[in-house]
Amino acid sequence: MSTIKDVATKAGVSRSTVSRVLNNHPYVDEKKRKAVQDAIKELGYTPNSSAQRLRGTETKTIAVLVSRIVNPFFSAVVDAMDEVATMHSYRMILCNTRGRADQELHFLELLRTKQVDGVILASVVNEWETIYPYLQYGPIVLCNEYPRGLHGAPVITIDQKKAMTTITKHLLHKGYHSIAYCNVYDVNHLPEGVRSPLAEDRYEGFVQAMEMEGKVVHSSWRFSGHSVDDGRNILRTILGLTNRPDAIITGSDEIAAGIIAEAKIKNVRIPEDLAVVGFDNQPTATLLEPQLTTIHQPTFEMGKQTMEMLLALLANQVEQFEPVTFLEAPIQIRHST
Amino acid sequence: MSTIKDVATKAGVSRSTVSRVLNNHPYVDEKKRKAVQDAIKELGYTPNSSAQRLRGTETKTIAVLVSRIVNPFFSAVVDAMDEVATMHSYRMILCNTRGRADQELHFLELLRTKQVDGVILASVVNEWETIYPYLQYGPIVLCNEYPRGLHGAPVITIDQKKAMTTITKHLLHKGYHSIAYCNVYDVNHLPEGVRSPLAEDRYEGFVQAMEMEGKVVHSSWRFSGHSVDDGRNILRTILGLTNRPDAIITGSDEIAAGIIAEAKIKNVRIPEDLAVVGFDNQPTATLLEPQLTTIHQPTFEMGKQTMEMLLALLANQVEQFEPVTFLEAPIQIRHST
DNA sequence: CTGAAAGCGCTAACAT
DNA sequence: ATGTTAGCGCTTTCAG
Repeated sequence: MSTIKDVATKAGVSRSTVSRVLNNHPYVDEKKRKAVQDAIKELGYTPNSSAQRLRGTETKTIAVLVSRIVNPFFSAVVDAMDEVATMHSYRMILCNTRGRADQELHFLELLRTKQVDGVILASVVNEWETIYPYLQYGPIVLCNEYPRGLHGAPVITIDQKKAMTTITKHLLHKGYHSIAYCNVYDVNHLPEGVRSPLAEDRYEGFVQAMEMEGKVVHSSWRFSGHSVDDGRNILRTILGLTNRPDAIITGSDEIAAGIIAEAKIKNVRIPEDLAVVGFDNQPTATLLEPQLTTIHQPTFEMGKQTMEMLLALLANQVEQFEPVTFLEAPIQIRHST
Repeated sequence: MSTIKDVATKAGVSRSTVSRVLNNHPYVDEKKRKAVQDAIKELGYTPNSSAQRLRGTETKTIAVLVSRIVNPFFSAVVDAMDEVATMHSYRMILCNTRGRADQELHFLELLRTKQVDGVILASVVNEWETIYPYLQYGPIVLCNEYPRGLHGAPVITIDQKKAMTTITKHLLHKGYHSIAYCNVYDVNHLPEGVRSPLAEDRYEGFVQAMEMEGKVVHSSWRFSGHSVDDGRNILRTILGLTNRPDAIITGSDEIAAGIIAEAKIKNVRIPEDLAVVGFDNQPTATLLEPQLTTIHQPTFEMGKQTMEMLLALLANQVEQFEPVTFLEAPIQIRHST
């Protein structure tokens, strides 16, 4: 494996000159520059980035933390981020936290130890006061999820509460009035005492819309989950209830898909017997039968803007940023409501 | 940010002793060890891994290359790999190549520059002779896809040809005889002259089964694609044909889902007017209506065994490996055929 | 415009 | 059992 020394020898110059060519410094004789470039090509030389890092330059690497890459929402967001990062010749390392606080911290260490230039948190489980200190080592941008008390770092997300209020009202105005609610949690139950502000905000939007219309929120109609199987189970539970809801709002299209799939087996008609609302507008939403009414999350924009914000921060191009950016999240009314 | 020197000073020992404690060497006085550990804790010290790498020790990091993380097949495989890696306290960096040969090579450089200990290729676009030289820098394990002429590195996959033969025969025996075929390609068309052995093997299995039963393979019934939209387009194309097939075998559930969704719009009955076969058995397969007949890919096992193989190679626990491991890929007959 | 030299933080002989 | 020393490959003053 060739080093900068080999290139220097081959090109008949010093290591410094090679370094200058590498880093596009001005004031390098054209002939020497050419000689160096030829040597680099011939040797198939690539700078050892561990050495570059050690020397204190940037790593051109971003860490992206998600709780669960198999969630189509996350893979879509990550895909958009990757596109932007690649375009700016940044590399992206994907960290699957599985919703574990220790894993999250573990990956944040990458920033402290200068293995990455910046971090994107697409899901958060630790308290902000735990994460905040890492800001001194480099920029952090949040995407989608956010902790309470967030400050010092921007977040790109949607207005969760508003989205839920809108969809709840839609249901109410369509004549449904016994509405069940399924909260979303990811992978693991959150650690004792820690709650997801995102989920809380959504629920608050739901409750507010219900109360505004004088409707009661039944505690026995409150569920939680994140997977298709969770959805299936929820439908079965509902069927066991003496007092059944006529609609259910869920925290993800996956849960909704499970409910719909199980409903077919149990001969429950959607939306006549039970209206179903999803969240995310995943690719699956239009493939289901009936097609799913859901809230569209602008995954591409979300990933793109988040990565762009981080890169801008890295380039010191940001004087002052909006603490919160809300992207539009229109409701998609289809045939499940 | 504190360094090993700070720790040494604080603990009143030399840097070597700190290093020894860090790396669990024997022969360290218990008192000093304790002093060092205390100093580490007080200073909140973490070794700078760029320095460690430069020095040539392991990185505890694996690079995983996939062409398209939004493909549920890949995210499932990656998820399984991540689980195994985490369990062995390895970190995983995800490289989304988008089917680009230069990106693939770029990420392979991580191995050469000692930024990762090993590489997993879940998709391959470069020729094996291009990739082969990287083996000298560390182990490479292939998963799912494979280049022609592969040697020196193990691959965990399924018997593509056999899977296609089996499913084609199923269709034939069920009475379908005008079978269209949709090849799978990922993200980009492959570079000129480069073909996907995986896709070729699948097609070969299809053709062989057809010919064995004396059926003709129509060239106008050959399509290719990878997305839901590709599937939609294919259905439209088929409807424009004067001589229509009565069944279609596709290279992924996503394509199949697109065909089914579009069929509904066009009032084409599945499977009466057109039988549809997918590939992968993605979570969506059972959510579609009709539920999709497909080939089950053991994503979890595939990811798990691939990562385990790589870790075993890294631990020098492997004398000699099976060049090819075929995992079972049973056909899932549901209602679309 | 270019080279010599110092040093980033760490580990592994080599001495003791 | 522990310290001293020599680099790993690179960038960046500092002189020329």
